[in-house]
Amino acid sequence: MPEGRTGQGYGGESLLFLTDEQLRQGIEAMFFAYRGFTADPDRILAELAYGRAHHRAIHFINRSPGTTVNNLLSILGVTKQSLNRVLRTLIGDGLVISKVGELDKRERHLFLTEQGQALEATLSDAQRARMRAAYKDAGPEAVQGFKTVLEAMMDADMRRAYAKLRD
Amino acid sequence: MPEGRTGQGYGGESLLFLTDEQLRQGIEAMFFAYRGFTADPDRILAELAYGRAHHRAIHFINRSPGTTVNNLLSILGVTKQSLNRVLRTLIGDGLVISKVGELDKRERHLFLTEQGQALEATLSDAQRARMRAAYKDAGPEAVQGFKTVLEAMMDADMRRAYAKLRD
DNA sequence: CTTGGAATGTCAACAAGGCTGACATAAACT
DNA sequence: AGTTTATGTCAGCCTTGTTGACATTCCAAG
Repeated sequence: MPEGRTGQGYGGESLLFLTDEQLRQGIEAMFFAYRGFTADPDRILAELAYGRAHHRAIHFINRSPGTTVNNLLSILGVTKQSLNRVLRTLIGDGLVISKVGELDKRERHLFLTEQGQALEATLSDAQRARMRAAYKDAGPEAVQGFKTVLEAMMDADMRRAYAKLRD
Repeated sequence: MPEGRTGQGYGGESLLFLTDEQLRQGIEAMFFAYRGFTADPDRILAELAYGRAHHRAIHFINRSPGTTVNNLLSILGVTKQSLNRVLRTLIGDGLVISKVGELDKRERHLFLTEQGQALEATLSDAQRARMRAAYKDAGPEAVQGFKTVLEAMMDADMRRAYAKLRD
């Protein structure tokens, strides 16, 4: 088989001969873009002595108020011990409240306080601003392609979690 | 101004009214996709007691053999001290060699050994396989859009580093 | 030519946030 | 009631980021 030319299929005029070089460019684009993706919230978080882990927790609690710790775990893909440390500080700082479940008292349901919502909005605004600028730059068809490829890149269980959030 | 509807411009039939909801979906897609993106190499690295940091170093040394530590730093966006720890173990394990610069003896030029190249290939193959599958799934126009949006998402200096690697 | 500052890389110590293990409590199932 | 299962918490370790201190080399000004 010819070197540096793997994969098959042909997509009309736009080639779908995927050379290793093309794939590597995609890999590097992903690497650099992710840095940009997190840069703005990271700056804000650093001033507050929080990290990316706090951001993720806040994001998904905002997204699904009342979600349980266990639920959050499966979305974030970390261990409960790891998440717990983050939640403890957020609760201690009054950004999140944890309510014992009424139906099942083992569960803790998580909510953002007003203060938590304020931080979420600040972080979200910064991240959305960059996203919006990128989308505008690239145009609508590019955005569609962007999402399609990202979704194809996920593992099955992540794709499920992602789809579930869209509902 | 109307709630949840920011940004402007209209892209023909494909809307470019970017609701906060649409942007949030993009953000979440990025989050989940990045996990998939790193999952395969991570599994391989874990068995070898290496981490993502080692992977990144190996990747870019392979990409630009003879690059200097300083050069690598600016690409990776970490401190030299952080990179140094990783390089030390890679050199100690015989995956990388560091040659004192002939012209400027302060510099160290980095190369992969055969063993280093072998690991790079293993990691690369795994990551490319997923990338290739995603590309095939999504189709050529989607791939173009994917790259366009990612590039628009980078900071200016990352975009420069990225472009430089394409050369 | 020498001397002081800039560039480059190394070593040490610390912090954030992953991880596993041990454990408490509540629910569920014989 | 007693065992098993689910959920959450506490303690301690490891990777990988950080800053600070320092050695070496280069270069330019005196």
